[in-house]
Amino acid sequence: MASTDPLKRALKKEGLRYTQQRQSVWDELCATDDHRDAEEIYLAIRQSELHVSRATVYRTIDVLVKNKMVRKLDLGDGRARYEHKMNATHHDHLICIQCGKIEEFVDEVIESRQDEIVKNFGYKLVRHIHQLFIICDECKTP
Amino acid sequence: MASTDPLKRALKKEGLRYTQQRQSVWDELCATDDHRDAEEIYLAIRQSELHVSRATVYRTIDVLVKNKMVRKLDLGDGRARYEHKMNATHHDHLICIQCGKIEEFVDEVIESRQDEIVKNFGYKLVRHIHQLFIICDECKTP
DNA sequence: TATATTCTGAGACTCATTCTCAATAAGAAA
DNA sequence: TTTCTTATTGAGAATGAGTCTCAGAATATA
Repeated sequence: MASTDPLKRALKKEGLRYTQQRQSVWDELCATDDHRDAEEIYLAIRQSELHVSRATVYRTIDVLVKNKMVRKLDLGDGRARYEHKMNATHHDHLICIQCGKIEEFVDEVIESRQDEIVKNFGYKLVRHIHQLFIICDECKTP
Repeated sequence: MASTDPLKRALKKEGLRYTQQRQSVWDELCATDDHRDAEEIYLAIRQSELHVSRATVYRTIDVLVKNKMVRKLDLGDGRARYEHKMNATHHDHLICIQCGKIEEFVDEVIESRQDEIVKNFGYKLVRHIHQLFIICDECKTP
């Protein structure tokens, strides 16, 4: 069971009610460090005895993303992936275009160059997407 | 009129026929340096006397993207944008989350750090997406 | 407990993109 | 050229992720 407090805190902050369904979506997201799509979360919850609808999964994820408890990833293949942000530091992703494997990377040099670039334009950086599409070890044909 | 040779060359390479429709899509893409979506390209061609269907616009863009004559951009809002790559050097994008304005940036430091990161993982970099979502001058409320 | 309000689920809906397939056009051969 | 083969096209149907609707269920407040 994932820590329920941040959930209850976020719901209270948004003026929303605490429900079993919302708890189950949050629990399921925290159950792994994977990058799963909404359908996978939905099916995983359905495996348990609890009934949840797709609509509720999407609605709950929205609340979690809005409250920065979950990050939404757009890998460019038409369906969003989600990762919980419990104990996680900022990172970006390497994605294997063959097998879909996702790894994480952090680079302080890149982070500060980004700030620099935006500052030179005179703008304000809100967020960024930085994805390196690669072919991983296992997918390299020898 | 855009240079027709790269088009004919690409079509020949793919074993495809040269048609008025394909020419018109390529011409329209080369007509501006904007980042337009398929519907905008489609409507722009329709403005002229030539008849093209949406399906043909999408199909032709696919060929052009495959042959690196056009770059497909995913700004995360559910519809792809396209930019021609005639005389263009590599660049990434700054996107205003308020007005949608798109600017381009290049940073050699970031480019080489990317290669470094991928090399350290022992992978092979195929392509990357690097987008800085910002609030531009005009959208900053004073 | 009664009442008001929010949540939920099922399925309808949206919208970009892809697919289907009969009619048309391009290009090779004659 | 004309014929013949094969690719291309357009109209609209299909797809699929995600959103919306609304009546019934659950929760909170009086």
